[in-house]
Amino acid sequence: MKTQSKIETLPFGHNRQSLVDVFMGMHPKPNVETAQKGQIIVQEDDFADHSILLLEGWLALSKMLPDGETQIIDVMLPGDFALIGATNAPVAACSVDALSDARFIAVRPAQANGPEPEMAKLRELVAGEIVRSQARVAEILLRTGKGAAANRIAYALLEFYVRLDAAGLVEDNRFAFPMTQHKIGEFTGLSNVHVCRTMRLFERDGIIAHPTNTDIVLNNVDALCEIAGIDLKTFQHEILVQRTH
Amino acid sequence: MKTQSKIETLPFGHNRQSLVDVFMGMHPKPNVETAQKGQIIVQEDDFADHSILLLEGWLALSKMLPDGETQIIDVMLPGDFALIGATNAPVAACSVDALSDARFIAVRPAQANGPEPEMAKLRELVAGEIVRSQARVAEILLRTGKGAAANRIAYALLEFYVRLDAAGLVEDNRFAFPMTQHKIGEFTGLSNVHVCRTMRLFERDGIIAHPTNTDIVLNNVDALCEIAGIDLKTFQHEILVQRTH
DNA sequence: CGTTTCTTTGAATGGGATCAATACTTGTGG
DNA sequence: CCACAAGTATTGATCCCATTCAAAGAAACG
Repeated sequence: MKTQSKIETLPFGHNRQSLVDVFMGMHPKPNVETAQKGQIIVQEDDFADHSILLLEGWLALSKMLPDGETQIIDVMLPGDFALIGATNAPVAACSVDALSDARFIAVRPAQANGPEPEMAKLRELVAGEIVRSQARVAEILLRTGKGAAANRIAYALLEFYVRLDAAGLVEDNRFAFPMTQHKIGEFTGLSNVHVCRTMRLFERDGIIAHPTNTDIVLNNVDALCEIAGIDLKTFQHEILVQRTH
Repeated sequence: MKTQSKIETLPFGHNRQSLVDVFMGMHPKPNVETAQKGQIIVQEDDFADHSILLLEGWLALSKMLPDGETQIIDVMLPGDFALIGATNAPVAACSVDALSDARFIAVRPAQANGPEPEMAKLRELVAGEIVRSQARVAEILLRTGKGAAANRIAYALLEFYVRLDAAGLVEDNRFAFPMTQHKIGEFTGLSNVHVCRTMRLFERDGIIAHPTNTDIVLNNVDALCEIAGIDLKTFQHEILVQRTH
């Protein structure tokens, strides 16, 4: 077994749940909506002026070319917040669909723009979430534009690993991974066939493993970082919200 | 000469300057900074908790792979606002560098989070800007992942065209375009060589023209839309802020 | 007016897409 | 519980679009 980077769990991620806490602590309590795996929650180009706060499950934000080719722009994990539309930009740029069964809150524009100090605090958290999601999308774009297949896939796996770990959803470098190779291809800009080839390669090299068909294990995080061209620590600073206090 | 879509200038873009108006109307007046063409304003991974409001010129937000390959994530045009960092996510995900001489304001986190009603109005405008920039980046990612070279370049040209037109910077389908083919390649995820080939092709087909080396003319917007796979009207709704009143 | 940067074009190369065929997995209803 | 269908993963063979390498012209710049 190779030397292993233990992911640094502190001080990142400790306030990841706080947006959920804030919203769930509101009066009246916001309406929790649910979606089944495969369900489309928002359709690209439709009216949308709201945001989404994901409580449970995985959501994909995606766009489609006229010929049907789809690109996943970002994947939302539990605790994530996404600006779908705004009052003066009320058209959804992306479709939102459920990669797994999911529970979420639809946040209306007025619910976060009040003068109260708690609202100001809330906006600070939201701003952090938006910066994070921008950083994620920028990383994906960088790799889709300039990276080789192995680089893109290694990066995607590490992104999920780091984010899920911050949310306490990784155990022994293993996590639930509800994406087919086809979806991974839509996310990384590769064909499902090439995703398969590349992941098999990682598997043969012992870098990753599939103990079950729904779980994945990153056996050699250092090798993945090397392939993805990232420094784990810098990456966490960029991708994860800092603890404020 | 082909049939020509006249770009619909109303009701889009009429409040594009308003963020500038709001900030320039503040007391005390914010500090206007300047940058020369080629200058790096923010370095990727450095500390940054502020935003930028661009008054004049073009800025590029970009990221780099360890091997030096660069991807431009988004291009800021006059009037645009970009969240670079936040209080609890104070690391710049992108470098910011000047594609032309530029004037801008660095906006501190506290400057927009107050309880005053004008601040709430301001935040509404900012939210719209953020949604717009997310939509732009998503479109670029979609094409970088799934589009052919001609599609990507046609899209990039149309994006500049629509945004500059909304800012009143297009005349007779002609606008100033301060990007080298190398930079266009960094934006579209193509090599400078292939950018050249593709644009020469467009030029031979009469779709675009270069009256001078700093200007570009889109002679056949419909053809570009066809190649880019966009519906101009839908695209404007997604990319431009709506007039609120 | 020489130097650097940018554009243009050709030729060879290669990484990933596509096509195709087979296995494996999951879920469904008989 | 099994049979069947639909979706998913795997692997090989072939092809093509964009990259890379190279070299020369054009424009910008001091």
